Amino acid sequence: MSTSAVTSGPLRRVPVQGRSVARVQRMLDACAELVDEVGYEGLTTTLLAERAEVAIGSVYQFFPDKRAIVQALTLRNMEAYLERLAARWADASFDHWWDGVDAAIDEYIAMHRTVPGFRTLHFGDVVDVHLLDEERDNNAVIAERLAHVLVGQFGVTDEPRLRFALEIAVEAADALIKLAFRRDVDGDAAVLHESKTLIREYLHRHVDTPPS
Amino acid sequence: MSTSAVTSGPLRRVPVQGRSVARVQRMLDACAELVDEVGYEGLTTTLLAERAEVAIGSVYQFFPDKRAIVQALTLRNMEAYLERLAARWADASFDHWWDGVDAAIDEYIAMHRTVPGFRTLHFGDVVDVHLLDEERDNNAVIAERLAHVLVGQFGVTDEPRLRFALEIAVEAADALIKLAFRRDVDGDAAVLHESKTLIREYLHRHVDTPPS
DNA sequence: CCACAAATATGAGTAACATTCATATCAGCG
DNA sequence: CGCTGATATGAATGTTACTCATATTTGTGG
Repeated sequence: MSTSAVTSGPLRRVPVQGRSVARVQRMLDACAELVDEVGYEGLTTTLLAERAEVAIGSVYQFFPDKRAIVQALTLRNMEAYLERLAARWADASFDHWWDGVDAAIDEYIAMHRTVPGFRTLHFGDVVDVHLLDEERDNNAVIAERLAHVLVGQFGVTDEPRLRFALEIAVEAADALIKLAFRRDVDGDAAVLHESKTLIREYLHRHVDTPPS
Repeated sequence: MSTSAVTSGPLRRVPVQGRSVARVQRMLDACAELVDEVGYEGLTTTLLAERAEVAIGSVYQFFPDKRAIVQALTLRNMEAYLERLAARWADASFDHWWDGVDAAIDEYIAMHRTVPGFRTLHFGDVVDVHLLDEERDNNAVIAERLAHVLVGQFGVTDEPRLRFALEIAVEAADALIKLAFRRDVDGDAAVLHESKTLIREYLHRHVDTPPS
């Protein structure tokens, strides 16, 4: 989604008092609800202000434009994902590297089902794929974290090859999971299963674990 | 593979005289240029009218709204793709079923490079994924055509399993090729190569050819 | 408890944009 | 040539994103 950088930074002004912090959260919550209800195209600023029970001017106190609101929401979702994933990885220590990848996929699926706005915005393909990092796509950042964990926890040989394979895998998995949720509100089970199979078999050919 | 059937879709009124047919084409051409230049979000109706050297009213003679213009362009691109693909399949008779799939991928890549607007709109993920068929995604339609050819020309066993695998494969390939063109204007060669490998290896496990 | 400044909240007002419609022009046909 | 439907036009209208002058609240030092 090549959106020529016309406007949209992150926040116009950072909320410092408690009330305004809560207010910005309410705006993001309203944004999430509405985006699921009417889609990104159907979202209007007045609708958002009404749902958040906020004057339209308050929105523009903190956000430079409409796009930035959706970006901020996407960013919040991505950070929540990374946190949850880190928690999962910290909790259970996996027997095989695949279990780590499997957890990443499962968490992504879970958030599609439970987090408002997630099924519509995913990881930013609607608004901007460069939220976490200037240089790389959001998916590339996810891939990098995965690579880091695979190397650290499972002693996978770290080579450029591994990171490349993971970027490919993440991109494919992302697309297939989106397909599953386009087909079925809860995620088409057959598609989800097949996605995992495809990714697992692909990675098996590119991830080398040293003999333990 | 005739193109006449679909024309009634997004059009408010079908152009009957020669001049208006050419005019609608000019609008679509202008739309393609602009979408590549300023992105879908940056596209405005006045910009489009100026570029097409047409009064704004003329646009609305045929298109109900802005979205319909982009839809019509995407549809034109998809039909061009299907026609080119049919031509390829008709010309060379392939030794192996993979050559057919390979041709489909290559043509998709070629159009990304040569057809204005294609690298931005792809097969409609920006506007609508249900242009060719009410029920199914655009990619599902492509998958069906592929299945039809594989069964007809190569005697691949037709089973629901095959079509399902192709839908998965098309979706994944689509996402990976988009990634390649996000990374590099001409399509990142390494990503494109890896995409083909992934798809080929995946399909090898799901496409059965009877002994000839 | 009282200034006083900084932060925040407000919504009528402005600008940009999508879309309409009354009217003018053109193509084809008898 | 005159008539009819198709096409072209752009000022006018409605909708939406966004601004700004002003009011209110919060925190802080005296």
